[in-house]
Amino acid sequence: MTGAEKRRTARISQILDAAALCFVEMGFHRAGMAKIAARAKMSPGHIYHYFESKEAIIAAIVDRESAKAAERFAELDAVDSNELASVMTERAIQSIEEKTDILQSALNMEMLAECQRNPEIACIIQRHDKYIRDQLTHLIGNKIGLDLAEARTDMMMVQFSGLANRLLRNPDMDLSSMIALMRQTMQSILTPDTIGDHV
Amino acid sequence: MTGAEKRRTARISQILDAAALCFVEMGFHRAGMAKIAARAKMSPGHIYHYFESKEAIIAAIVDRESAKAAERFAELDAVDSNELASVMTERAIQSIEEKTDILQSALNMEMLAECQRNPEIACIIQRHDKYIRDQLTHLIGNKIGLDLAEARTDMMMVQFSGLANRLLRNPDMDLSSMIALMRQTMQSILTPDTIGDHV
Amino acid sequence: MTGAEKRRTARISQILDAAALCFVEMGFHRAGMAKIAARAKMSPGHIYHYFESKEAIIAAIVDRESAKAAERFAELDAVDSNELASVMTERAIQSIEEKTDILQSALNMEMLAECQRNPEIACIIQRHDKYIRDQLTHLIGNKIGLDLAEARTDMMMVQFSGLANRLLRNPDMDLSSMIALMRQTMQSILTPDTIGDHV
Amino acid sequence: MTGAEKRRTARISQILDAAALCFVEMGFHRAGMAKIAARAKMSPGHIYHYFESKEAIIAAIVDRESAKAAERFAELDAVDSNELASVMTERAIQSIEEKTDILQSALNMEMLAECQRNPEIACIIQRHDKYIRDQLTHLIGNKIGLDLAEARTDMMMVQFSGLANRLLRNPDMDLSSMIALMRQTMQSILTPDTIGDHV
DNA sequence: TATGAATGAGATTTCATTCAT
DNA sequence: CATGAATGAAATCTCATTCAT
Repeated sequence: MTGAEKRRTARISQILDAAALCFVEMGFHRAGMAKIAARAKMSPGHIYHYFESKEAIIAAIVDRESAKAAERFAELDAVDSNELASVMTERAIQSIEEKTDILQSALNMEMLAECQRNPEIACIIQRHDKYIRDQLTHLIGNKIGLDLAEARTDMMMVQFSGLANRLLRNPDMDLSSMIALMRQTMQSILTPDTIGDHV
Repeated sequence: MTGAEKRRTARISQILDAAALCFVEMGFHRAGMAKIAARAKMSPGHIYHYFESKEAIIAAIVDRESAKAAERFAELDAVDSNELASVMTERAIQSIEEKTDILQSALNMEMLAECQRNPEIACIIQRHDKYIRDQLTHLIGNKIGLDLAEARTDMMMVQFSGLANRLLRNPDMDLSSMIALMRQTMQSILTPDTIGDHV
Repeated sequence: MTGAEKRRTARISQILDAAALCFVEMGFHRAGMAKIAARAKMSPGHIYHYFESKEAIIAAIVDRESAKAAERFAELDAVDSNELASVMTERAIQSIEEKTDILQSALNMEMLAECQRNPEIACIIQRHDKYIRDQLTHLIGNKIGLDLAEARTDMMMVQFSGLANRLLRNPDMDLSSMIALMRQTMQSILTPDTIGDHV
Repeated sequence: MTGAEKRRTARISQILDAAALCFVEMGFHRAGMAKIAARAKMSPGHIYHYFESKEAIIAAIVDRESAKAAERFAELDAVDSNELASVMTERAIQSIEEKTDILQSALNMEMLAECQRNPEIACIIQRHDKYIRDQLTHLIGNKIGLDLAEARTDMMMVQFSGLANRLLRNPDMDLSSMIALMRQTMQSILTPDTIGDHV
C-alpha cells in the first residue's frame, strides 16, 4: 500500500468510526453530517470525497460490521469437530456475560430499522447473513454431521439475535440462571434428534 | 360514552393507525406529520389537539402495541396447566407460520431503535415488558410448577424476539424444519431440569 | 342596564382581565387566544362573539387602561389650586413608592411596542394621551396660572413615563434619595419661571 | 484580522443590521427569519451558522445597541468638569431636536418589552445600564462633585428615557418650549442642593 | 486534499379564526 | 349564548449536499 492509500484508508476508518458512534448515540437520522465530520476531525465537505452520500456511510458501516461478525464465525472453522458444539455454546454465553455487545446491539437495531426501507442496505445485510448462515450450516452439517443443518443454523441465530434484544429490553436480567438455560438450549439445538420424544 | 367522547376516541385511533402505517412504511423519522395527517384525513395542525408532539404519538403507539402483546400473553392465564407448555409452543410456531408478524416486527425494530434514545419510550416498553415477564413467570412457576421460572421466562422471550429478527433477515427461511426445532427448543425450556446432563 | 347587558359587560371584563394578564406574562404575540380563553373561562370560539379579532382585544385594553389613567388625572380637577403643585408631586412620588406600577409599566411597554406598528392602536393611545395632556394643561395654565403650560405638561409626563422605565431597568434603585430629587424636579417644573437664569 | 475573519464579521453585521431594521418596522415577533434573511441577502438556513436562534440575534442586537449607548456616555469622560453639566444638558436637548432617535426609541421599546420575558436579554440590558449608571455617577460625584450622585444619575436617566417615550406618544410636541424646560430641569438635577427650599 | 460558507427544501409546531353542533 | 373541533398558513430551525477558495 502506498502512503497515499494508507492515508485514504485511515481517513475512511475515521469517518466510519465517528459515524458509528454518532449513530449509536443519536440514531441515523439525528446524526448530522456536521457532527460526524466534527468527530472524524475533518470538514463536512471533505467527507464527500470518500462517500457519495450519508447512506453510503451507513452501507459501509453495515458492511464492516457484518464482515467482523462473519470473521468471528469463520474462526469456528478451525475448531475441532468434537468441541464445536461446546465452543459455539460458550460463544452465546460470552454474549450474555460481556455486556459490551449491548452497544453492538444498538447499532444492529439501527441497521435493521434502516434496512427495512433501504433496499441497498437490505441487500448488504442479507448477503452477509447468507455468508454466515452458509458457514454455520457447513459446520453443523459437515463437521458435526447433524441433519437439518439449515434449520439448526437459523435456530442458533435466533438465540444470538434474541439474546441481544432481550438484554436491551431487560437490562436487569439475572445472568447466571440464564447461562445455564442457554447452555441447555444450545445443546438441544446441536444434539442429534430426539424430536418428537417430548411431544 | 358521550358522542363527543366517542368521536374523540375515533379521531385518536385514526391518528395512531395512520402513524403506525407510516412508521412501518418509512420509519419514525422519515414519516412526516404532514403525511400522517393526510393519511388520518385531518389537517397537520389538528393532530396537536390530541397529541402534544410527534414523540407523544410514538409513545402512544408503543403503548398500544405493547399492550396488545401483553394482552395476547394474558390469554394464556385461562389455559389449563397441563396444556400450557404446548399452547405456548404453538404460539411461537404460529409466529413463524403467519408472516403477518413481519409488519409487526418492523414496527418493533423501530420501537427498539427509538427506545435506545428516548427515555420516556424506553420506560413504556420496559413497563409492558415487565408485565409480560411477570405473567409468564407466574404461569411457568406456579401453574406449570417449574423452578428457575424467571430465567425460563427470559429464555422464552429470547425465542420470540429472536424469531422476529430472523424472519426479517432471512425471509426465505425454510419454515417446516424450523417449526420442528422450535417445538423441541420450547419443550426443552419448559421441561423439568436435566441441566448439566449434557455438559 | 338589563340583565343581558350586565352579563355581556361582565363577559367582556373577564376577557380583558384574562388577556391583560396573559399579555403581561407572555407578551402580545406569545399569548394565544386559547390561553386567554382558558383564563377567561370560556371557549376560544366564544371570544369572537365579543371581539372581532385579537387586535380588537388589545385595542379595548388600551382603551380601558387609558381611561383609568385619564380618570386619575381628572381627580386633580377637584383639588384646590394652591395645593395642586404639591398634590401632583406627591402623585409622582407615590409612583416610586408603590411598585405596583411595574405591572402597569409592563403592559405599557407591550402597548407602546404594539402601537408602533398598529395604526388603530396608535390612534387610541394618542387620543387618550391628548385628553390627559389637555386636562393637565388646563390645570397648569388656568388653575395654577403658569405660562408655557403645554411644555410643562409634557415635561411632567416625561417624569412619569421615565420613572416607570427606570424602575424596570434598575429594580434595585435607592428609592429614598430619588424621592427627594423627584420632589425638587416637579417643583422646578411647576414653578414660575426662572428660565434663562442658569444658562 | 484574516480575510475569513473579516468576512465573518461582515456577515454578522449584515444580519444584525437587517434584523434591527425588521424589528423596528414590524416588531420582534412579526419579523420572520425569512424576511431577515432576505434583507441580509442570505438564505434563512445560513443565519444559523452565525446565530444559534432568533433569540440570539435579538440578544446580539440588544448588546450592540446598548453598547453604542454606553459609548456615547463614555465620551462625557473627556469633557471638562466645569462644562459637564451643560454638555449633558445639551445632550438631552439634542435628543429632542434630532428626531432620528425615534427609530432608536422604537427599538428600545421592543427591547424593554422583550426583556420583560427573556431573562438573558434582561441580563444584557441591565449590565449595560449599570455600566452607564456607574459612568454617570462617577462624573456627577467625582468630577462635578455633587452629593447624592447615584440618585441624580437615576434622575437624569429618567429624563432620557421619559423623553423618548414622550416623543413616541406625542409626535407633534412643541419642541422649542420643551427645550427650555428640559434645560432648566437638567440644571436643577445637577445643581448643589436647594432641596427643601420650595416645599 | 481540505475547508467551511452557503443553499433551500422540509421538518415540527403554533395559532388566529371559522363553523357545525 | 356557547363549545371545541378543525383548518391551513406561517414560524423557527435542521440538514444533506455543493462549491469557491
